[in-house]
Amino acid sequence: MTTQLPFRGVRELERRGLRDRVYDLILELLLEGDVEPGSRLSIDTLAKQLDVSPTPVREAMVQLERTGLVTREALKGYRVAPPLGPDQLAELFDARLMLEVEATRLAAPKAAQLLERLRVAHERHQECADRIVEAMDAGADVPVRTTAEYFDADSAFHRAIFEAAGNRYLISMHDDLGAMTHRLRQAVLRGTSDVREAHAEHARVLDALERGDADAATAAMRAHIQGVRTRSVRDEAAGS
Amino acid sequence: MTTQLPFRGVRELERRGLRDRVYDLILELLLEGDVEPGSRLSIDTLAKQLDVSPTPVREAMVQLERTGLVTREALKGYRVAPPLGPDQLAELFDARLMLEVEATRLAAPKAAQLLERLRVAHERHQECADRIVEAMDAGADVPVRTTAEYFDADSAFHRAIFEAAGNRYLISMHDDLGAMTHRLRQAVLRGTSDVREAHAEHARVLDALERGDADAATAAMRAHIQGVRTRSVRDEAAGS
DNA sequence: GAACCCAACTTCCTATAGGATTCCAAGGAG
DNA sequence: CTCCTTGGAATCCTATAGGAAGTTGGGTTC
Repeated sequence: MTTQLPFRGVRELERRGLRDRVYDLILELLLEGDVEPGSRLSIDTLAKQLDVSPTPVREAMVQLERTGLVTREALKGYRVAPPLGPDQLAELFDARLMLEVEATRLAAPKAAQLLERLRVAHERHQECADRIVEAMDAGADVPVRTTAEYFDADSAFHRAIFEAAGNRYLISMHDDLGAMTHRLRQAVLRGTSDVREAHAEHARVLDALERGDADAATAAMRAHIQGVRTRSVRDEAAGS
Repeated sequence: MTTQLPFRGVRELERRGLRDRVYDLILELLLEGDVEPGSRLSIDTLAKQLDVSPTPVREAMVQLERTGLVTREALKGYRVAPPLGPDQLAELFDARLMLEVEATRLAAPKAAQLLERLRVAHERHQECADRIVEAMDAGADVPVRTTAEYFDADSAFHRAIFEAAGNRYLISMHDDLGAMTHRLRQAVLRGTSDVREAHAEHARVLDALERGDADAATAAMRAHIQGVRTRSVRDEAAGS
C-alpha cells in the first residue's frame, strides 16, 4: 500500500546530519535566554556537554553567526552577542518594517489561499493570548511553555504572510531577523495590554486582507510594527 | 609617536583565520564563473587543491551556503547552485528593489557626507564604462580585469548609499544578495548601451541627492533597478 | 604602590585517521 | 532488452591528537 509513503517521506526529511541537530540544540539554548550576554561559548566545552566532537559544533557555530546571536573573533572564539543597544534596536525595527510591509503588499493579491491559514494562526494567537492574560491577572508566573506557544503563534501569523508573498529572498531575510526578533519578544511581554494590543493589530491586518484592501493591509501592518516598536522602547525604559 | 598606530590597526584587522582565507578563495573561484552549475564541490578535493585540511574548507562551505552560490544536501555534499530561473530572477529583483529604494530613502537626509564619496565612485564608474565601450567598439575582447573593475565601481556606488543609510541589517541583506547580483551583472554585460544606460541612471540618482530631493532620489533608484531588470530579462532571452 | 614582564594553563585552530553512507558500474534474472 | 541486485570505490561525516595563540596570575623592577 501507498499509505505508508508519507511516512518514508517524513523520515527522509528527518535525515539530517549531526551538525543540524547540534545547531538546533545551541539555538534553543540561546533563545531560552539563560546565557549571559558576552559570556564565552567554548567549542570544546560545548562539544563535551553535547557529547559530540568539536567539528560539528564548529560548523553549527558558523551557522549561528548568521543569526547574530553569537559573535566571533578569529583565534579568540565565540561569545554570546551583547544585548541590543538603542541604535541597533531602531535599525532592527526599520528593517523589519520594510520587510513586513513589502511582504504584506506582495501577499495581498494572493490573499485567497492565505486567508484560511491566517485565520487559524490568528485564532491560535488569541487562545495563547487568553491564557497569558488569565495567568497574569491571577498574579501567577506565566509558564515558559505558554509564552513559547504565544511567540510561536505570533510568529506563524507573520510567516504565513511571508510565504504567501512567495519571495524566497524576503523569507530568508525574515528568518535572519527571526532570532533577534525573538529576543525582543521576550522583553516586550511585560503587561497584559501588550498582548491585547498586538492581537488587535493583527486583527486589523487580517480584516483588511479579507476585504481585499491591499493599501489598508499594508497600512495596518505598518501600524502593527510601529506598535511593537513603541511598546518595546517603552518597556525597555521601564525595565531598566 | 602615534603615527604608526594605524599600521598596527590594519595589521590587526588582517589577522584572520585560515577559514576566512579559504572562504575568499572558493568565493573567487565561484564568481569567476568557470565552474559548471550543478557540479559537485568535494570537500576533500577542494582541501587537496588548496593544500589545507578538510576542516576549514567545511567551515567555509557552511558560510558559502548563506550566499546561495552553493547548495548542500546532508550526507551527499555540496554542489554549485543551479543558474537562476525566471521566477527566482523576478524574486531577486523584487527584493533588491525594496532594499535599494529603502536605502536611498534612509540615506537621502544624510546626503551631505555621502555626496563626496558617491561622486568619486560615480567618476570611477564612468572611467570603467568608457574603457569597456572603447574595447567593445573596437571589436576586441573586453579583458576580465576591466569588467571586474567595472563591477567593482558599480558595486561601490550602491554600497556607499547603503552605508550612508546606516542600517546594519540592510547592509547585511544587501551583502547576502551581493553574490547573486554579481552573477547577474556578468550576464547583463552584453552591449555598450547597457553600460551607458546604467551610468545615466546612476547619474540621475546622484543628481537628485545633490538637490536634496529625497522623493526624486528614490524614484530614480527605482527606475535604475527596473532598468537593470529589463536589460537582464532582455539579454537573458537574447543569450539563450 | 603601580606598571611591566614572564610562565603555565586554557582554548582555539588545523591536521590526520577511521567508520558510515552514497554513488556507479558490472553482472544476473525475468 | 530491461530491471534489479550487488560489489567496490569514492565521498561525506565524526572523532582524536598535537601545534599555535590567547589569557591569567604571580613575581619583579622602577
